Formats: sequence, structure tokens, C-alpha cells
Amino acid sequence: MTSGLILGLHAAIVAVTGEEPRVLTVPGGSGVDPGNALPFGPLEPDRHRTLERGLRAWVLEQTGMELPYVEQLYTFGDRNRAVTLDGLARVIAVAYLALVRERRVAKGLTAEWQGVYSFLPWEDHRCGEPEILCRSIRPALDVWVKSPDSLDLERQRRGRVDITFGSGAVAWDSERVLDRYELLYEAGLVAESLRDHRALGNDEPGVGVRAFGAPLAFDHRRILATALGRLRGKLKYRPLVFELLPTMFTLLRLQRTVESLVGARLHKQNFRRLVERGALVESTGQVETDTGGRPAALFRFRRDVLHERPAPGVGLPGLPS
Amino acid sequence: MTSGLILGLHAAIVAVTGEEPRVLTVPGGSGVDPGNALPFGPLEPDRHRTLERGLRAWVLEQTGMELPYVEQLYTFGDRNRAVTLDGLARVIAVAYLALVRERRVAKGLTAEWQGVYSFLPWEDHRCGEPEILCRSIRPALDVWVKSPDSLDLERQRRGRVDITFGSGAVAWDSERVLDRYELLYEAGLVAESLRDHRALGNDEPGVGVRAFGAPLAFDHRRILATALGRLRGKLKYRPLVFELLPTMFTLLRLQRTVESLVGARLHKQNFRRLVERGALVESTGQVETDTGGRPAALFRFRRDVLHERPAPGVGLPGLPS
DNA sequence: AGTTGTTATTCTCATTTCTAGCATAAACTA
DNA sequence: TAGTTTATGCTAGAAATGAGAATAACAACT
Repeated sequence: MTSGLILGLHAAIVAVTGEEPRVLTVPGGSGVDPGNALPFGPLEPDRHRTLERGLRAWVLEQTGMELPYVEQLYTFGDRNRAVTLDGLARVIAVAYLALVRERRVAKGLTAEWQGVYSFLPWEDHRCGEPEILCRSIRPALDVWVKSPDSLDLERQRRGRVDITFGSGAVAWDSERVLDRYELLYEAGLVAESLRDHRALGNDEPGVGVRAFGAPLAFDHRRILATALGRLRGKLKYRPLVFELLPTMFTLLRLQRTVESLVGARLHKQNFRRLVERGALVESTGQVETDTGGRPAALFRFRRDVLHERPAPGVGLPGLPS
Repeated sequence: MTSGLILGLHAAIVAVTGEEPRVLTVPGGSGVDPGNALPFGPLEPDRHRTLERGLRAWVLEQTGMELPYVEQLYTFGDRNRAVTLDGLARVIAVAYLALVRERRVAKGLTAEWQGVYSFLPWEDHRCGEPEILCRSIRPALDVWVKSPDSLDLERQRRGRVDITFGSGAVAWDSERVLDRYELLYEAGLVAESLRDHRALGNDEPGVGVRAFGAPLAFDHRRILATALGRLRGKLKYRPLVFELLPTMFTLLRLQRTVESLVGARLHKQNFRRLVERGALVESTGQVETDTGGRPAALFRFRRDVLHERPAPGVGLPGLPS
């Protein structure tokens, strides 16, 4: 029989409040890894009938949160990534994405909501390209590209940077969240890569190396990046946003929620047309009065669409850069 | 420490020959489960640095096949699905999709190429809705829908059948391969559900129950369904087909290959326009002469596109039903 | 009451991209 | 020359996209 094998269940639980996507974190990984972590726990074969049930059980225990929408993301199993809990056993991580409406965390529990973009600050392009990207990250990547003596490797790296982060010729692709994080990891520009580097007994990296964004324990930031990328992609062809909104909402709020996740502004009129054409929502007679101007009509999600068309979604009209 | 946990690595290796998608199978699962299985083997933590390497190692050993393109599909972990190799340990399955150009299997190895649609015969709609679907499966599903006394449950089942298999109102969605298999499993219309039913010590199901499509060991047919669904979806926005074609091919062959996977016919002129507009291929000066008519021009995949645009793909113009 | 500012909602218009079919030319075989 | 198959052209209509202008409903202030 193969020796120790632990299967960890990890959850990126996402909500949107105040036009800002948030993720639920718990205090660091049992002393080994300080800072924040995503809620997680090992699969207990006797207790958990399915992986998803195991995940729900851990999340409920750690955060008091029930998860209405859960989706499996990816299974990570590299040996050298992620500090193991236990020196001997091999740790496999099954990552999940969960969507909830933000609620206050129950008393006595230490879970906390934090902004997704504090961990991935280069991903928010709602007000144009963020400062940190053009001022710090791009220059740092340029250094990384040029560092080796092999001209071939340099060209290869240049190409990778261009497709993941965009360039004059290539557009920024909002879905490549994981590619970007992996590239930064490889380039030694996130705290986790330094941590893992050290854990493997390698020498210290050169001085002046910068680490962007707040770190997370284990490879939880990789999981968060996977989650955001998947969410951005799926938003376009599945009505997922409504898991994040209250039962009644204005169209502007719907749009702002999508925008916050996609990390880009959208064209208002065209966005509305898409929503209406897809018949995704229906008007409740009510209005929201505290808008400061004309009251906004309140809508609700038409749950029937799930049974009508095969793959309805929101669709993204985009906006000129 | 949690007791026995085994992580199985399973591969759905797909190729297309003669306008027919095929999958590589090996003889049944070590006596427990007769018939065919997908290549698989347990992760050996000491030997395999990553999950994907473990998979490649097992596939190479069992089929002599190197895998140029591999993609993780899903991790299955239900307790009651899939006969365990070992009565005690909990078995988790990580499933992969691999794409190759079909090659003869090396001497001395027992692997074999089999038609994908022999396992999922209801998925091939290239010549209209297949006989087995309208003659046998739909009627059997209608029986399943009506069986219980609860009117509410009946309506619910009707709805599920309609969205997964299509109906007068709802179109057939080629990507819902897994949904369809799962529904058939639940309705007791595939051999595997009877097998698992018995394994759990339940009584025999009623007579006259039919099992559609050839079965596979464990839950390998579920994995195959996941693979086909993912492949059909991804084909539309990523240039995956070229992994299945020789370096030079005619446009018609490209189209036929896509059609065989999607399980539907496509509009020729529009398909070509999409390929050209996407600049996915470039002409080699050469032609294929043995067509029986006018020689067909040979093209090759422009590998540059992977570096140019973020998400190029083939796109499916569709055809009226 | 009238004006100003803010936000919501509806209309309009040109442009581009799909659809789905018809027709025709080109290159070869028998 | 007839038959087969590839390859190209064309087009009318439908649908989707992108961007702008006009209008409606309120709050607050003069």
C-alpha cells in the first residue's frame, strides 16, 4: 500500500459587497504558515461520503457558513509546492469555488472577509491599468525577461509575459488570472515563491526582489487565482452572478457586481440589452428610492431560465480601452 | 492519521481516425471488473513528482503511448460509486483528458482503440438523431419520468430530461454529455448503475430494464463522458483539434474531425470562413491527390496563433436541425 | 414654483458579424 | 464527355454590437 497520502479540501468562498469582491479567510495554517489561509481540512474517508460534503463540513465548522453554490476547481498535487502539514505524508489539494451572499461571520469564529484584489492587485482594471502593474510589476517582469544570457530563453520569456499580461500587440485577457499568478511565482515576484524556494534549502535570492500582493498560506493564492479565473470565464455563459446578489437588485447593481469580478468596466446600455435579451431577470413592481436621482427599478432573477435554454449567461459587451 | 486513501490516475486518451473518435482502452480492472477500462494506476507518492507525471508513467507502461497534450478533467470521490480495488481503502479518482494522433499500439501490450460512440451511442448526431435515442432511450426515460406517484417529482424529472436530452422546446446541447450519462445512470439505464446497485446489496431491479451503450470498468464511462463534454466545449474557443491531426491536412479533414467530436454536421462555407478569419492555418504549397476528384490543398496549423491572440479557437457555425 | 444636478430608462442608427442557401469554377478519374 | 470532389463567390436576411442622444423621475436648493 502506498504510504501516507492526505487529501486536503480547500474552499475559495467568494462574495461581493460594496462593488468589491471578497474572499473568506481564516487565520494561518496551524502555526506552520503564518498569515491568512482559505478554509480547508483533510478528507476523512469514514466521515465524508463525498468530497463536496467533506468540504461543506469543514467550512461550516470553521466559518459557520452554508454553501449554496459549490463547484470543483482543480486538484493540485506537485510535491514541491505547498508546505506539507506533516513532513512525511504527501499532500494533495482539491480546490473548490463557492459563491455566497456576504453575511457577517458568526460570533466566536475567526473567519474574516477580505478583498480579493488585495491578494491579486494587478487584476483590477476598472479604473484603467492599476498603478502597481505599470509602475512595479511590468518593470520587474522586464528584468526577469532579460536576466539570463540565453537569447532564446529571453525571447521565450518575452512571449510568455506578452500573452499573459498583454502588451501593445496583445490585449489583456481577464481570464488568464492563473497564468499571471504562475508567471509571477516563477519569476520570484510573490512571497510564496521565496518561501518555497527557502523550504527546499536553496540559497537566498538576490536583494531588491519585490513581492506583490498579500500572500496566503500553502498555495492558497494559487487556488484563489484559479477561482477568479474560472469565475470570470463562467460568468459569460452561465448565470452565476445571481448567487452573489440579494433576491431583488437594480440593474446597475447587477452590472457593478459583474464589473467588480471581471475587473473591468462595461458599457451600460449594451449590458442592459444583453440581460434583457437573455430574459434573465424580471421586474418586481418595486423600486429603490435612495439612489440620489430617479428611483431604480428592482428586478429578480428568473430561475426558470435554468430550465429553458441550455446555457444562458450574462455576456460581456466590453468597452474600448 | 486518516486510514487508507488511494488516489487513482485515470486517462481518457482520445484520437480521431477515419472520421471516428476513438478512445484507448485496456483489459478490465484486474479481475474485479470485467470488460474494458481506461488506462489507470494509483499515484505513488515516492515515485511521482506531480500527478500528471504519474499519469504519464502509467500510460506509458500500459500502452506504450507518450502524451503530448494532457489536461486535468475532474476529481471523483463518491464513496458508493466505483467498485473499490481494495475493500478497505477509500478510492479517489483524478481523471485526465489526453489528445493524440492515433498510432498502432506497440507489440506485447494489450491496449486497444475503440469507438467513443460505442460507449455513448446517443451522442452521435451527425446523421440526425440516432435510432437508439428516439427508439429506445427516450421511451425508457419517459417510463422513468412517470414511475413515481409524486406529481411534483414527476414534473421535476420531466424538466431534467428536457434540458439534458432536449425536447420540442429545448435544443440538444452537444456539451451536456456528462449530464446525460448521469441521468441515464440515475434512471438505471446503463449497466454500471445496475452493477453499483447490486454491489450495495440492494435488491434486483425490475425486469425489462435496458442498459444502453457498452459499459466500462469502475466509473470510467463517467470519465469518458466528462472528457467528451469538455472536449466539445473547449473546441469552440481553443485550437485543440490540431493535436488530433497530422501536421498537414485538408480543410475538409479538419472539418470532419471537428464534426466527429461534436457529433453534428457543420456548414462548410461558414466553417471555412471561421478558420480563415481566425488565421488558424496556413497553406503549404502541397496538395492531396487521392481524393477521387479535384486535389485538395494541404494546410498546416499556424503555431504562432498561440502567441498572438489570447483565446483563438475553431468556432462552430452549426447547422439547422 | 422653478432651476439644477443626478441617476435611470428608452430609442435610434450605423456597423459588423452570422446564417443559410444558391451558383459556379477548377481539377481530376473513368 | 460524364461524374466526382474540391474550392470560391455571392447574397439577402437575421442577429448582434457599439456608441450616442433623448427623455423620465426624483432631490435639493433658490
